[in-house]
Amino acid sequence: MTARIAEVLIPLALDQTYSYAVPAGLDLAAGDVVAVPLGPRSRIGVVWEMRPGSGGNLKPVEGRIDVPPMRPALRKLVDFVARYTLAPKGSALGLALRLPGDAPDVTRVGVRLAGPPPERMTPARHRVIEAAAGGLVHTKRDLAKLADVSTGVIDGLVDAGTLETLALTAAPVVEDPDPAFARPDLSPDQRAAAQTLAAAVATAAAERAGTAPPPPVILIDGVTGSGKTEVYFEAVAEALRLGRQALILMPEIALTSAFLERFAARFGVRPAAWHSAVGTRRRDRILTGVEAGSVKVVAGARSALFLPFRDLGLVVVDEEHEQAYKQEDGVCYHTRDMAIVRGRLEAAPVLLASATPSIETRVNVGWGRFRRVALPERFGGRSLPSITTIDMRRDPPSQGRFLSPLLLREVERTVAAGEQALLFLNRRGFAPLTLCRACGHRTSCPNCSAWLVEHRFRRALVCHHCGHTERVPEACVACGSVGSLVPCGPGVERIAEEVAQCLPEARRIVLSSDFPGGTERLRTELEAVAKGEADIVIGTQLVAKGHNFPGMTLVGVLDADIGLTSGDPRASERTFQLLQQVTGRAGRGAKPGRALVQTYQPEHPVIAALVSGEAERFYAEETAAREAAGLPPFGRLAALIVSGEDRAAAEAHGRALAQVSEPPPGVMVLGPAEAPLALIRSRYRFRLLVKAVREVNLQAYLRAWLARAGKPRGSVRVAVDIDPMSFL
DNA sequence: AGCACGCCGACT
DNA sequence: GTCGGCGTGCTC
Repeated sequence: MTARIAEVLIPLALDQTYSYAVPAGLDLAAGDVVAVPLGPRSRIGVVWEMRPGSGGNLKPVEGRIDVPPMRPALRKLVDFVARYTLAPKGSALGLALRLPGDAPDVTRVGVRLAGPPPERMTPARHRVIEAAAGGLVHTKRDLAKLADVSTGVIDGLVDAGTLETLALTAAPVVEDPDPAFARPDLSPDQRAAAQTLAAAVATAAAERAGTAPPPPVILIDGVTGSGKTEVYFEAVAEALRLGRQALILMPEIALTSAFLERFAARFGVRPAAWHSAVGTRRRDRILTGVEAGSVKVVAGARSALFLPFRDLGLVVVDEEHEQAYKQEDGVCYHTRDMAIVRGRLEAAPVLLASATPSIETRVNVGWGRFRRVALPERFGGRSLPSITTIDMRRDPPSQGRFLSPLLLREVERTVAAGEQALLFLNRRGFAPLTLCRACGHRTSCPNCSAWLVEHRFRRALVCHHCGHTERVPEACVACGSVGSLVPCGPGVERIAEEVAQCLPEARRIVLSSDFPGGTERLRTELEAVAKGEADIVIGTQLVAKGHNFPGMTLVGVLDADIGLTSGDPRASERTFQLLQQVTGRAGRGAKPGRALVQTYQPEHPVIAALVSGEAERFYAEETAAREAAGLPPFGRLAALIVSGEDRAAAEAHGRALAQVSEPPPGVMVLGPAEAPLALIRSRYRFRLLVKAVREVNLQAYLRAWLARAGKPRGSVRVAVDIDPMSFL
């Protein structure tokens, strides 16, 4: 037998595999999970490749870990993610290598009658033997309960040989979803869409073995309330009928029990939910089930993308446009894009669902890489809310107020009719700025120079960038004047105060991400609101997403202009999506809805498109504007190359490198005059970007490239907007 | 990730 | 004179 060398990838920030000798008698293959010595310790790694050779003076592999090997598709995904994000391979492996923890084994212990009665009989023992009569297998706990004794008695009988133990197969972590459980009642549009999706699933399943064309990526572009979920459930049903697994990816906040219940209503049982709040024990069981193929459907947040599916037949990316899909620390990747890669590697169609698809997805549809299935109408004959603007220059609120009289009147009418109103303001806290009337000083964060936001409920000034918190001072820190500090501008807390003054009878609730009591309480509050336990919701963007409020007929957008001037290249797109989502909250129940949008610039393209409903035109214009501005085309990694933390040096470097005619592959060099420089306007964000770059290892990549290209090295720093669009 | 080596501030 | 900060580098 030829001696062989194992190339082992270790889930650390290492970009190479390490070579190990394979001891005699150990038969290893690519994908095997092994323990290897690394420095002074032993590490778990994955055999990435086997190659012939004599181990020589290499350290030997310590041994194989008894877990299923990593499948080729998942290994290829790891390779791809590393290459695409310029992350070290080992870091990418870290996303995919999940070993069941050392939680106690999940097999329950069963006992049954197997021997003669014990020499010492007691009443308790007698009851146990009676209960166990018939030879049935019971779990320890059940039998103890049945006989009304403690489990200690059972243990005693096991020791005496009267009972024997045997391993019971654990109850499955989830029951099998039944594709025939409840056939949905679909509209003709929905049915046609569902058939298209199901056909794609079936075709991909039939062709997976051959050298078929890659499975399709299909955008389900449906207005809010059009029943996208019900439609893609039919694709899930098809995957189930074919015996394949399905993965539904969604932003963490959307993984509510409401969603899981909707799934259960269609398939009879909840899917396996995979997110950060799932306990380790349950995670282990889901992991094993996914690997064995017994868990058929996983609904999960982005980390679920790397689960070791045995036969993945469908990937759904719900709310495809969501920013939460971007992983920004560690390996920086976009879950949607990597889901597309995984779909291709697994021969599984990928469905992207959104009411407000991202620009890159639209472009990909336009280029013919993705297919598109449209659901242009709300389900059940419901109409989309009417959207009108309130020009704040013509109908301003009274002094010191933020609600236009027009909006206030509508809110009042809504509440009087027993319906719900949502006031949307994407700003947490009471006031975004605190100003000293005496000297003009603005309270700002000592760490990052952003303004401190007053949180009146908490009686604190908070930096929304770094989290710095301080007490609201009595006197101005600059001039010492007492009582001169005035809040400027509104946050949701301040709006709540205004609502309390204007409509004191109405039940109101403020919902923002800093809701006291954390995510759990927030979820219960959201459900309470959905049941109608509030008249007026004052909320930040978290109310724009996911949740369904059937009684909500009015949405008031308080400051539609927020975010339009942020300097972020995606500002317009994001604002448009956010406003479309939030106005779409209105009229999802029996009664039609309307939305009023307060703005100082009703003629702004974003606002105009929102009101006219001409989303397509807006996206086309936005795409063209980006191209004209030299912003990265979709399919590239954009990099802004700067040096050090000093702005002037950064710009000089940027200028120099912008003249380089051949940027390294995959990297687009942008000059300092171009828009992304706005990203480094504040020190804080700049640091973040530098951090991001260190993590994607772009710096090392560029350094190597500079050396090869014979360019001066300098101290190269790189800032990137990691937004790699699919280049498939 | 750990754990080493290595070069500059406050202390027995 | 040392202890200790964390910056850079290495692990087959």
